[in-house]
Amino acid sequence: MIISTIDELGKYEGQEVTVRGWVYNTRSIGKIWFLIFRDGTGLLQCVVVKAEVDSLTFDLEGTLTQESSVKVTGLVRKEPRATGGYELTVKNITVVQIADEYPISPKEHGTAFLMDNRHLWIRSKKQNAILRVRHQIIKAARDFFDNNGFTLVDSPMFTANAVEGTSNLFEVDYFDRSAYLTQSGQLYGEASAMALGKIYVFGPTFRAEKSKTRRHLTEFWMLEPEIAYCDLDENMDWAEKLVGYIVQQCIGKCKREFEVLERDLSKLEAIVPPFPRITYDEAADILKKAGADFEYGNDLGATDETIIGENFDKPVMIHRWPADVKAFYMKRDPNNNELALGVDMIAPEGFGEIIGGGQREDDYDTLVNRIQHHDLPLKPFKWYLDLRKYGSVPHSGFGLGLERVVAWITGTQHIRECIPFPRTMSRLEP
RNA sequence: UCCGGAGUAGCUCAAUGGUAGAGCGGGUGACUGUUAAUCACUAGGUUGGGGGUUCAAGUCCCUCCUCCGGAGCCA
Repeated sequence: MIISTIDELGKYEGQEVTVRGWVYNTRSIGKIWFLIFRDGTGLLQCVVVKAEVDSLTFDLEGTLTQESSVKVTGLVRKEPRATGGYELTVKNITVVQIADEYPISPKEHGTAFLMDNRHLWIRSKKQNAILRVRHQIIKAARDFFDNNGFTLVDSPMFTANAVEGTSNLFEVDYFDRSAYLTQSGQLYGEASAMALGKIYVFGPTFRAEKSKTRRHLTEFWMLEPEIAYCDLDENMDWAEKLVGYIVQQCIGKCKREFEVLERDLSKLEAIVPPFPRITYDEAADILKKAGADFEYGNDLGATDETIIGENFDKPVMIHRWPADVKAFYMKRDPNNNELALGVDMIAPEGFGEIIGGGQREDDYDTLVNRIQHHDLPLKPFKWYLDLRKYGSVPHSGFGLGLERVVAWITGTQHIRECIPFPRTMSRLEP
């Protein structure tokens, strides 16, 4: 007996195979009925003809409910009338479980309801496709780092100190002392880069900000490379190479998913390095010309990012920011002490900031001053300062927000559909 | 925290202050090529909670709750 998945079915044309999965839908027209069947790799139409099966199998039409689990055996035939191009003429159906009435019907639903049923929603075509592209993005990123001499380093989730001292963190009880869920693996990434040269951290990060927008989660995944002997310009080289590679890999390997998602691939095909690089000052000019309500010296707002992004058909990197709006660890521009050597990458099509990073301050005394200037306690940073005492070197890195990249590449308007089980202010279940 | 929007059947939504409805989903039946099939019949409601005005409130007023997305902050 041949067992196949739907995506491999073409290999077995003319043969009898068994597929194992779930009922997506049934349609009956009397002495023939159609079983639309899914197995996680695709959809398959199975035809049950009264004259060709025993009555027990034929009568299952009245029994099978949406999402009932079944094994179907039948003959694989090429069939242009069926979606997917192949069809199964059923010989036998084995029922594994008859599902209760399924909450998600094949009609429109509101997102609140669908999020309440996220554990079931991920079975649907579109959500399935998004999760597959997410997988491909992660795989491409890891392949990229692996191919370029980076070592994966896992940073701790529990930390004693806030990285930047700005964000609200989740505080947890840690054996009668306070600890925080990490908002970034960067500081540990820097230590690891001094040990291994080129590293990347990949893991979940946590922000307790009361953000309620389509771009925010309280728990999200970040890819954070950190590179020793690397300045801002080289950092931008790595950022554009990484993003370019991820996009091209997805285009090559997720054709079916993009079809389901109705993604305009021409927009993605344009994502080839080099990406445009503009200074903060140049970005401010663009905003001024566009008539945006923007004050020089401030960070960019969400609409500002969209305006900038619309000026380019590739991701755009904005570098050399007013130091006041950036974190304490950013190195100042040697040509202008008011500017920090930071870089943000803005995705096209209004998807906003997907990368933030820069060159790190590598001088011990300067860094001590910055920490004090930001009213941060020195003690928890002692180990971090050690990195500037024992063989300090110029180094840079960045953090890529995985879900935002998934949203952009899949063309999904809301970030909560870009992670299997999103955590937001109001959602801890499912 | 601020601004705006929304809570009515399992779901998506209607309903001049005057008997709460439709489509989908569910159930029963018809149909040999359906594509979110079609057709007939059928069950299904404490209109988010509390208070008020009124002969009469889903509808008007007050209050609370929840959710949504936008700002801020950020990836």
